[in-house]
Amino acid sequence: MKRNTWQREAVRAALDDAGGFVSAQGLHGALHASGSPIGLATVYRALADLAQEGDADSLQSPEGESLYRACSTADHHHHLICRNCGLTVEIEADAVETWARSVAAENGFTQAAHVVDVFGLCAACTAAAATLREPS
Amino acid sequence: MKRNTWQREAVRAALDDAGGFVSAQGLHGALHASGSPIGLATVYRALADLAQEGDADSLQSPEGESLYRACSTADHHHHLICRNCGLTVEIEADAVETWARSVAAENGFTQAAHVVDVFGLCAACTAAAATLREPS
DNA sequence: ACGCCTATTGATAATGATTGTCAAAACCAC
DNA sequence: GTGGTTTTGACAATCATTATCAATAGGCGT
Repeated sequence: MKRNTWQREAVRAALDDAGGFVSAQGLHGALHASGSPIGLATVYRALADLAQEGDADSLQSPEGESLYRACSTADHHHHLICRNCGLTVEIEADAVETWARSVAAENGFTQAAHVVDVFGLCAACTAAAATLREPS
Repeated sequence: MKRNTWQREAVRAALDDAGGFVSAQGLHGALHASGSPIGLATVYRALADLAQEGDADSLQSPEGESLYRACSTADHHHHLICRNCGLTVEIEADAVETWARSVAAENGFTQAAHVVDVFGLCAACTAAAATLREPS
């Protein structure tokens, strides 16, 4: 049986609040900062649960951390993430969905899940980087 | 200056030998098993170098490990990976390449890199899973 | 071939994220 | 309220990866 605890709600709320992708550690930090005495292990468990139920997205950052994001609807979408400032843009990818499914099918694969995320530098960070690199 | 050491060659060779994706730890283990006294840290360094030079692919497994794979040509491609047995199929994804670039551009992002990998169950594992699930 | 300088190695410690443990506390049905 | 069970949380354990740093070995000039 699954019980309703304020901790789980707190994690869900914090995730909504964050807006973009957050690491488990980051979420725990944020919760502590707002006075919640929630435990770190609990945050991990809650996030794992949310991800399993489809209430949260999870992906691996290039640095190997697990990042989570609120996902009110359980629908499937992908992300464009600034590797410098973390800005996240949701992107639709019907073309990719279809492509992934057909490629999987062609090779006899079933239950195809796919990881499709684009990392780059957003406009602001691109400008900032140019400033840093060209000030000769 | 970059020097030629037998260790680097050994890692490159072991990577070729592996055929599919291997974890750094796994490679180190394999090397040790074949009698090489190479150090773990060195394997990590060699893999990082190979990846940076485009001689190896790297991706994050769903479990958070970094996996590496030999990649003779430095060209860009993606993978279809069986989440049960680890079977890896290389897939071409020109469509996705173009899509990723254009999506990034539309949002003002530059230096777009993308993570596109499809996980699923290969034909064999699908059959095996069916056997496990339906033996009523 | 010799030697010097520096890049590389490797044993180990350090780090950092994540997971396991287990007694205490909280939740829900009755 | 009570009971039985789930969940929590502090802490230890684990795991991959990275840093440290003295010792080694590669490569260039001679």
